[in-house]
Amino acid sequence: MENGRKKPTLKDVAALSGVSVISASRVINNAPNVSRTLREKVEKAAATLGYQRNRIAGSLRGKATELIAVIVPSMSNHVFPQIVDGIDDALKGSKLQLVLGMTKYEEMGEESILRELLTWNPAGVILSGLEHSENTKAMLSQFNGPIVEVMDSDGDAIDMAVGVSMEEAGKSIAQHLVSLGYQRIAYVGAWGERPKRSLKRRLAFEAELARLGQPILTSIILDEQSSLHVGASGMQQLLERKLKPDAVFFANDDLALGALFFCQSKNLSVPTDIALAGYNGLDMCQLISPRLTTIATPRYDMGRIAGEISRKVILDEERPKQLVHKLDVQLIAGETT
Amino acid sequence: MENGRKKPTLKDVAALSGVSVISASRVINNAPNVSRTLREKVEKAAATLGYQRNRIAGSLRGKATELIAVIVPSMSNHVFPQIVDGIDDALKGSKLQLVLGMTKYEEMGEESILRELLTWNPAGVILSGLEHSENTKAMLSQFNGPIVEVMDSDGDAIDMAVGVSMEEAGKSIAQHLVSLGYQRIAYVGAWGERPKRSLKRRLAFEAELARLGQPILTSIILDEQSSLHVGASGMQQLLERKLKPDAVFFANDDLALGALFFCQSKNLSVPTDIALAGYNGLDMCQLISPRLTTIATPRYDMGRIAGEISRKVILDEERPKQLVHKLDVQLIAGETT
DNA sequence: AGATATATTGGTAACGTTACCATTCGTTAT
DNA sequence: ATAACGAATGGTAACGTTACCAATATATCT
Repeated sequence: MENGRKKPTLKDVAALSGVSVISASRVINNAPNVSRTLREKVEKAAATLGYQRNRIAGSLRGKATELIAVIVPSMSNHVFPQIVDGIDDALKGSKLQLVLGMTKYEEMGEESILRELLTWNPAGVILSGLEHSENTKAMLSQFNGPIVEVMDSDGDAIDMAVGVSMEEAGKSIAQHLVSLGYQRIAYVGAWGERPKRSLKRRLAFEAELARLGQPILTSIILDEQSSLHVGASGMQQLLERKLKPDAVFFANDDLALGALFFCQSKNLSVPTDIALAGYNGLDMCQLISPRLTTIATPRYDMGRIAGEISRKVILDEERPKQLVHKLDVQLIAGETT
Repeated sequence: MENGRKKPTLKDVAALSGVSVISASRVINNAPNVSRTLREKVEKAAATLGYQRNRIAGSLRGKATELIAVIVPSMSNHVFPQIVDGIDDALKGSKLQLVLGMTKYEEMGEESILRELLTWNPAGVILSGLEHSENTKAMLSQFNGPIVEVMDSDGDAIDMAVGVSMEEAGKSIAQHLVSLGYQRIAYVGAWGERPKRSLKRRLAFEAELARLGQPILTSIILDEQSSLHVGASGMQQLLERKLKPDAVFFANDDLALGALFFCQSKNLSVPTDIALAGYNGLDMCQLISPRLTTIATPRYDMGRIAGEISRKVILDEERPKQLVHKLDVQLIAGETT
């Protein structure tokens, strides 16, 4: 901290070792055709000076930076951290580094974060969902490098996408609930349904219910961020209705868990009095009792694959054949339905 | 994507608007003393060309980058995502942007990630814990800019720190368990106790137990990463002993929850047959039944304060008076003890 | 009016690195 | 022996921006 002398540069290393700057650069970058003696001289000087390369300067001269811009809504849930974890694992060992931006689910969030992150001239961009503002799309269309959209596979990618089908997910949970004989089925969402993929999932859910002759009883979209508390509050709202539902599908497991705990605290029996289903398939939902019915999504893998795709395109110049990489969701029939 | 023409630069903007490059720069940076006409000309040209500033170039010439390097162990738990969330919130609105690296709890992880991140010439560094390798410390001592260590407040900061006292935490849970009359108290940790702060907490816990005349029965340190499953497996190991514990303190809530679910699945009554306590105070632990006894840590706030400190030092040139910012932990006496 | 301050604009150099081209020197092929 | 080649090294310019200083225009003061 706060020490006066400034960082040694390649020039200093070159001067100390008595070679040219460019030769020093070759050693630092493990370029071919460098003699052993040169290498040793430079490495010794670099060690003596405590030289650290400055990639800012390097990436100004070279074409690309080695930064990957990742834009996610938030870290306050269980989904995106795992995606980021997957991306990072895929990038490990390469020179690529993650720059992270969060939109906090704000309307203009993605757009302004993207604008910020693009000023760092990243080599690739990873963002979530397939729906974006016009300005976001415009900025991305100017962007040279891989753009990977994670989460959703229902639609066209700007460049490439890795995700699961929201429609299949909504449909399969509808079929599950109807097949078990539930007749007054409700839905609870959060975040004001700003991530459009949850809207897609709900619409598919409602459409399938209607097709099966059990149209949705009601859908409540809460404006707050998803949490156990909000799930409980959604549940409470439903229970205050005259015509109470006998099954509820929640936009995610956090909401469903909150509802489950709420029901337990009110001595309601799940699923006898009311059935509950979630979305995501968080680990813990299979350890509690009753085990939550939910849809497992491959969060870590979506991140990992998005990272791998980016890495391949940037470093190996190899583009995947399929632009939309669809992964499978899996209905986990637990004990809450 | 992949469109041939290269990005417009300030030079292009200047040429189109008929002013000098430096004047265009002034407009883009909202510098003072720029006439309205000049501003309008440049802004129009910038909009026409779709100009995006290149901060890589800017931060090469200028002194600082406006990147904050954040190094955390992993995103696969509930602790660090919340810290990152806090940091990001504190940085919102400023020009500072987060570059994220993860060590995956590997021995040399922090060191190599830091080396990587420093090549981006960040304006500040945020990392976790107060224990670091010699090389890490050496690199940081060369670093010009705020260094904030989060999580732990027991010890000396390299530069500044925001955290809670591991010793207080270990001590208070020991007192809690002994005061309730437990006599065969055990401990379960994970990650091979690589984050040294968990070791500190355990040692304080064991020391306090000894002081109170109830020395620890056994401490099991598992090598795997913390998870519900690992907690269950630790619990299982303890139950296979001849002398079974009557209370167990876990290194975190994930482990404790896993153990709780495991006990429930074995029809053991908690806390009658066995008492359980965790560490972190995750939301959901207070919603399940029985509510978990745990120690609440201000995760989001640690991140937020670390972010605010960094921001202040970097942008306002104002250093906080206290170098180690200690936040309070809170024992939550739940129903599992 | 002349002097002085202030607002506005421009020119040049530099940040630290790497791409590109040039040079030297030894080695192999003819 | 000469040509042709490749390995090893060096020189120069450039990446896009901003710091610094200089120059001009305009406003204010005595």
